Amino acid sequence: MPKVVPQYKEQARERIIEAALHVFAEKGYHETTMEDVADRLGVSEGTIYLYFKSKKELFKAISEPGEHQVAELISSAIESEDPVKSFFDLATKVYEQYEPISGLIVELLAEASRDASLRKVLKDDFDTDRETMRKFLGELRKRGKIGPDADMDSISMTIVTLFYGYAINRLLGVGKDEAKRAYSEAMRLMLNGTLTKSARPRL
Amino acid sequence: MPKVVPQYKEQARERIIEAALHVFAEKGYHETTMEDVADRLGVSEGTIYLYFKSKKELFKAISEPGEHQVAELISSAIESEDPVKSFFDLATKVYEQYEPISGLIVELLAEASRDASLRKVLKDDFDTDRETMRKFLGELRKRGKIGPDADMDSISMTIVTLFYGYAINRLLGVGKDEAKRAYSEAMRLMLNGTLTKSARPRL
Amino acid sequence: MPKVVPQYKEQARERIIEAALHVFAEKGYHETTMEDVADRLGVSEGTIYLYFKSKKELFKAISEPGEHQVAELISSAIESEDPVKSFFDLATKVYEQYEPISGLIVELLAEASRDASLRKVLKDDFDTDRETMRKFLGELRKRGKIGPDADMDSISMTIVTLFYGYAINRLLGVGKDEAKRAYSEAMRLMLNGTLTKSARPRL
Amino acid sequence: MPKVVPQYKEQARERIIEAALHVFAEKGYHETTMEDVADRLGVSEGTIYLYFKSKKELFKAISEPGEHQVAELISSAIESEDPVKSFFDLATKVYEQYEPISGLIVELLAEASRDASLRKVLKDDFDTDRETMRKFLGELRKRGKIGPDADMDSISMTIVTLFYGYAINRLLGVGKDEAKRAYSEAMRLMLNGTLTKSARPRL
DNA sequence: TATGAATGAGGTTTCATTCAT
DNA sequence: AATGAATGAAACCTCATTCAT
Repeated sequence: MPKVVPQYKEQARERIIEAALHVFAEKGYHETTMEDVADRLGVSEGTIYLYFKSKKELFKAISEPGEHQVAELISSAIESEDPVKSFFDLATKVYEQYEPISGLIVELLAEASRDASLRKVLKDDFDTDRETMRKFLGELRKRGKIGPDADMDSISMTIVTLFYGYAINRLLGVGKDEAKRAYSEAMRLMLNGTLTKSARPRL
Repeated sequence: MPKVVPQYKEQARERIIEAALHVFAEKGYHETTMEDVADRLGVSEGTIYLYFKSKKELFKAISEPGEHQVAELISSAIESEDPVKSFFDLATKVYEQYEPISGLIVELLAEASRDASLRKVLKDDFDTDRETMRKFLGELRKRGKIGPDADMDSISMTIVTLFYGYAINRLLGVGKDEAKRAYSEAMRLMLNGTLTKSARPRL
Repeated sequence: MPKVVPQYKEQARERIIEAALHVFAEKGYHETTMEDVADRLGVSEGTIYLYFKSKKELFKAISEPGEHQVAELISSAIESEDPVKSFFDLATKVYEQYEPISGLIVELLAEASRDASLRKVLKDDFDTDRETMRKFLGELRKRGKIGPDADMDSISMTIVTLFYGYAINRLLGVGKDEAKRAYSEAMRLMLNGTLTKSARPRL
Repeated sequence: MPKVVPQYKEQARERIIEAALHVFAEKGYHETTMEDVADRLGVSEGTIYLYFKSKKELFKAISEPGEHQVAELISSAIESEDPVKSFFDLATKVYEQYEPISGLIVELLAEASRDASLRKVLKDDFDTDRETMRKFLGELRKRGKIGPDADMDSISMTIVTLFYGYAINRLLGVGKDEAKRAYSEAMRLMLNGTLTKSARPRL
């Protein structure tokens, strides 16, 4: 069963990424040492290098797996019977997901600005999210929930960007509810008045 | 002339910040050495320490002075005869201002997530921008350019957040025009249809 | 064998302290660089930092271990058949021990004057030496070698202080024999004439 | 009046030394910066270099002037009508003089151990003190206050060394009275029982 | 596969000293 | 005589990475 080993390897990788995610999120990439990561895992520093060839590779690996978590949230909202409500629910879920890693997100972005391979990974994510959102909005329009005026491409990009915006607001100290309310209102308006106040979920 | 001295010191500080801004923007905070900054200024490393007590202080000082530039752009747009056009012009100017420092912005945000004093500075900036934008939108409404439906607080916050969003989009590799178009459209919709397509400036 | 590791670490620490002791004694604390210490050990500078968190910690560590050597010398003299002779022998041994590190001793004292933790270590040593000496003198008195007149506390403190005094005299350039003779005479007198000239060992 | 200038220069030197003495005593030689000294004087760093060619020269200069303060104390005690009492009085004065500069004393000694010129200065001081003390003791003996048994050379050296010893005791945290009592007792014994308990001053 | 001690390159920082004003 | 901004040489220290076990 030669497959057992790669499987195991993959598991080990995941565990390391998981640990790294937490430590990086807490202390920041540059302030985190490989020892910090190793300690959290209860392994030695050398061990990490059996799975990742450098600290930066480990950092970049964080973005690989969860990649499509946001897109998946959006996708699952499409299926929903009441997509309008779902839309705001998913936004809330995205916010919750970004909440504890807002610092990590900006560090990934900072690193991406100077590292093409990381940039590509994050851009692909972004594009996937955007495309999924575009499809979702198309679905909403098909069901008559959105007027014909709006440019789906622009709105979907704006909305996905505002997900990042939420992280930034939060790390600057903007209140959770304040940020949510602002974006809900913005989305409502962008969706062209179709989403009426009554349809708007309590946030 | 005892005032000459503080003046000179202040000038020197400004020059160092200016140089640091460029180098940090180009190479990133962590990849930049104090020698890099000193070399750009043509002084020795020690000199910088006469004005800033550490590399991090220098980094944080970048946010001190000009950040109200955005608020000033907004303010000046308020005065304009054609505020609608000015609105999009100012957005363009903000974009241009953020364009070359998008990486730096996210690095500042990353640092802010772990440094309360920097966080405060950036938050104050953010709040000032937001408040100025709110006033601007109030003016637009007064002139009947915006319908009564929209929540000014939420929209102004969203717009200011989208300024950051632009920087993020750009560093991820989103096209300049694509980003501008998306935000113009988003702003148009948020401003509740009042800003008609015809009023929208070429971007 | 989990005990092997701490053992090894402890050994490494000892070796570093040993090397540091020599280099500090020779060049002085401030004139010694970590590179000097590392070179003497044949390791890299970084290695030292695995065992001591700073140069100052290393310096202070010098006082930790063997300092009770003086107290031990005194203790062993108590057992002796001829404690009077032993008394002078032990003084000689203390002198010999202090001889090559007289500069180091005053540097430690200087540091102790500004560092409470080091001060405590040195004070504890001092108190131990003093107490041991007091016991020793008590023994001498019990055997009738010292008259009842003398205040044991004061004399023991004075004698122990004169051990430091020897180091100071020596580093000022006072001759070895001159210093030894002076203190022998002083001790003889302090011990109240009981230790007669004839009992006094050649120094 | 060409003499005015050197006079002024000398005054300036004295002022600098005075300031340096305080700062060095408080912070220690190595922890004191030239800026510290300049600040205390209210002059610029450059000014100090008009009078002393280096920091070390300034440090060494501290030992030059007061040089004979201790010797003078001893000398003046010789004149006294009751030299026995004076003897203990002078010891107390020496203690008081050393009290606030005990840290500085050990730093001077530390430096002297590696600097021949400073060593010479301190040694000369020491020898002067010792010689003066020897004369003083000779006077005491002449007046029948000391028995014929004691070796004046040794005792005077021991006493002068104990002046340093006091500084060391104090910086280690030995109580003022405890140290004084110990040395009084030691001196009493060394002076061969001549100085009876009744003659011993309150300390 | 795992360890963790050792490395060593390099960065930040300090400060005595200088020198143009 | 006085200034104090600038220098620049070092030194301390960190930590990602390696490799013998």
